Amino acid sequence: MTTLSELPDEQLLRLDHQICFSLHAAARAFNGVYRLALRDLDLTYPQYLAMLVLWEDGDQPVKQIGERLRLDSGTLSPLLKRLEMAGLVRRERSAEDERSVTVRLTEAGTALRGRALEVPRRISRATGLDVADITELRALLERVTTALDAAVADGATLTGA
Amino acid sequence: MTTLSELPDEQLLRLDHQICFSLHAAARAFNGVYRLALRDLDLTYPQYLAMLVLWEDGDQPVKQIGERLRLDSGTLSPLLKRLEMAGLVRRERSAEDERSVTVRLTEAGTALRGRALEVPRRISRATGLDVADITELRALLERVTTALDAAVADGATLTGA
DNA sequence: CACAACTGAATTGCGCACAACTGAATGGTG
DNA sequence: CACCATTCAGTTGTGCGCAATTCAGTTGTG
Repeated sequence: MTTLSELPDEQLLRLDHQICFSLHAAARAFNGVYRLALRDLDLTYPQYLAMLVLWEDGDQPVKQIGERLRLDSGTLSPLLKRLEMAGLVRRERSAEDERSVTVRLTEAGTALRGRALEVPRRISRATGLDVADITELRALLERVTTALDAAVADGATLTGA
Repeated sequence: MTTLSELPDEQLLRLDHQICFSLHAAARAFNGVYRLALRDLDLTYPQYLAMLVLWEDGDQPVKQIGERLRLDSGTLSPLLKRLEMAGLVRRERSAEDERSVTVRLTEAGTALRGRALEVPRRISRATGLDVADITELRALLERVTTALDAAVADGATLTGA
């Protein structure tokens, strides 16, 4: 297989720019699209992701939401607090383990799911992709993510050590 | 072609989750990898992107960097100020048009390019992708981004109006 | 049982992203 | 020429993402 490492120096910074940048740009474009599509629901994109997890798997501790979304408490704690302010969830210290906080959907939070069903329809229209494209894109992205996570965990590949 | 809109309600929120989420996750994974790879250079990932533009196209106004990176002054102004603090660039009001600020590489900024050449090598090793994969991924991402931008510009597709 | 190691959530601090706004400079139109 | 709209940077405010720290609660070990 041909790897980037075999290309000459001068092309590297250009090519590199285009790969990482296109992903960066795509992520922000998605964010912009969701911002619009979620305006009706008064949710931000990450808040929507948290609600998806709750709708799918039901009430659960902060820890578990974090594992699912790959987010730590530094991000989730304030985010969930905002969802609580909005009346969509409640947060309660677990009785069995006092360290854990269980996040529960309120009636309003559960009810919001009905309106949220419109969102993926709008998004899918906006992407202009068919199912085959999406499957392919997702497969590539997941492969990249896995490889990148492994590289970060390893460390040596990246730090130049 | 088969579009997502034809799928039943119940699958929508799941599938949707996976697409948008996998992109979100990949973008953050990339960010984490760059964070490590750029530690040596004392640059954040967006700062690195700005430097890439300057290395590639030379001194230029803030406006032009913004167009290239799709970032507005609200993001760029403080970012460039930090690069200036770090001694990598200077910012000067243009003589012809006093509204415009030209960003110029300092000697240190120009010199940094040499060390930056290592970065894409490390990243490409970390992604585990070959040139064909990358080309494909990039093509898909650019198609999505274009479609998404068009949808945001249009607006009607997304707001449900 | 006591004490150290660990775990889960929260907080702090920094940087990015974006909307909304300010303010100065420029350009066009009547 | 005067006025108004536009343009470019910058600022403010909000929310996310992550590192680092804190703190209470839990678990494992001697």
